[in-house]
Amino acid sequence: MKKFSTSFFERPTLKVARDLIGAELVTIVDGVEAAGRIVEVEAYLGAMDPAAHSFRGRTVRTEAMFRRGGTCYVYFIYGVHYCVNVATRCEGIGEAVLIRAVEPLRGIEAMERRRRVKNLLHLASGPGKLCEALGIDLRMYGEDCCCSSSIRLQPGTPVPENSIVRAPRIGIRKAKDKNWRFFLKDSLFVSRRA
DNA sequence: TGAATGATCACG
DNA sequence: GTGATCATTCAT
Repeated sequence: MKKFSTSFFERPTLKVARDLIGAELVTIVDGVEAAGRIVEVEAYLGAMDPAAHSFRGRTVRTEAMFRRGGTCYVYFIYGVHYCVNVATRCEGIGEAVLIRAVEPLRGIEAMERRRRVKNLLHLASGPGKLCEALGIDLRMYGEDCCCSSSIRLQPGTPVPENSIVRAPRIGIRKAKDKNWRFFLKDSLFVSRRA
């Protein structure tokens, strides 16, 4: 099986974000594999990005965001949902890519069970939804997405450069002007459709 | 449009 | 300790 090495994630964050479109996010929870093709992500650029959790420096919660590229950063939001990121660049920087939506590929039964929804379009079309579908929670915090036994990122079928759209990030109050969201053009599985 | 629901962080 | 805030989702 193809896989990314740490050096893939230790590149500039916007390049990693763009290159993760089309990649696969895979989890193995309770012995069950589930996988989706990434169709939407957002970059969070640490010390230069007021919207990033890492903006004010390393804390207990955000510590994984500061580890080396490829480290999994999971957080709990609104008292309801988990969201999953992968750290980028080198140890100590604090930048990451938020996975915002995936197209279900394998383990769809497990996803439907966890989500209590059957429509593929609603299964993982949002950062909270995809974590619920794939069984992602704080157990994955700090895991290495290159080689973890519970959560992995790996290359998928290549996506043409001109099918990747760059746009403003969603759901944030600060730094709304930055075009740091990337999504697969015409995908039905993104978090919001025009 | 607003409720749900809890951890985090700044402040003092 | 307290209170505002939050990279969301779903039903109304």
